[in-house]
Amino acid sequence: MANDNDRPAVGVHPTGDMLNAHLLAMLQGWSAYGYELVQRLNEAGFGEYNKGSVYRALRQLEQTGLVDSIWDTSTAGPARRMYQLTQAGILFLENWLALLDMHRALIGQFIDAAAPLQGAPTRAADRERRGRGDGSR
Amino acid sequence: MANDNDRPAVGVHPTGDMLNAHLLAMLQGWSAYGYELVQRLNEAGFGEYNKGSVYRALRQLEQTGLVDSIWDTSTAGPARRMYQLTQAGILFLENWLALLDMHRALIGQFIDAAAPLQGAPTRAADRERRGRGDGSR
DNA sequence: ACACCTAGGTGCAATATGCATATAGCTAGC
DNA sequence: GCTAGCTATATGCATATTGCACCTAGGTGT
Repeated sequence: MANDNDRPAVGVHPTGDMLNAHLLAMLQGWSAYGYELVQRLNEAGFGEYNKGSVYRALRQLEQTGLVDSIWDTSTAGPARRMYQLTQAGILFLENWLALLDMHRALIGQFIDAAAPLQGAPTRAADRERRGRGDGSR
Repeated sequence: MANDNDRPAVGVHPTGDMLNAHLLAMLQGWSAYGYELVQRLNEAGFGEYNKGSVYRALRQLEQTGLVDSIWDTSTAGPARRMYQLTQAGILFLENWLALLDMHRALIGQFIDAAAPLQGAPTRAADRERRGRGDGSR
């Protein structure tokens, strides 16, 4: 059953709200640019981040107003688009964090309780548990 | 700036791994069917779940082997496809939970620390902070 | 017959995503 | 000067996901 290879890949390529949250998280307290963010996130071990998706996500976050950017030409090499959080971005992160905690609570409520479900639930037990046992019809 | 109306909607329509995790979470300890899950999730206040997406997600979770299903014709009304977690599904949830905790740690590391970033970071401070202050070229 | 509720499912346009590729600044070697 | 290679951003395109509207079908009440 499900070894490490065919086990469904969870969060291999962070996308959507997850990706946004990670990008914003990396911008907390300082600014950074796309290329740097891709590298730091890939090194962080949360998954393999796609360059194209990251660049597009950053532009979209800027359009949404969660970050803003300026060109940085002070260093050698190609110009860097430096992003920093806006107030809206900070609020977004706070919202996201609250949601994440709710999610964790929902998901962890049984697993944390010493997982009494190892044998998989019986369907008969379900009906009793929720008091719908009107199998008589 | 950014009132409750134009604030970017975070997690309004849970999708992807998030949706999968929520569905699996609702199946912990008992079985349930799609229609019921949509209702319970929508009442839970985590967002507005899309019927079509939920049904498709459930079928896909079954294909992946995280849940399995049987038809339940014991109750009145249309038959219900009852889902229950598989062992792989339980493992998935445990993995997801671990990832979620890492995410939370990443995202919350600065916000939790009394948010000293209310004024938004200065870009000059960044360079000093990361010791790249070679503005002289 | 008809309206209405439950329950699952599908078609399709719009959006999001992964991968490959393009553009461009700069450095090192010859 | 020319080429190769690294940094840095961006886009084209085929595929995958998603939201919404709609469909099928069983059952109940009038």
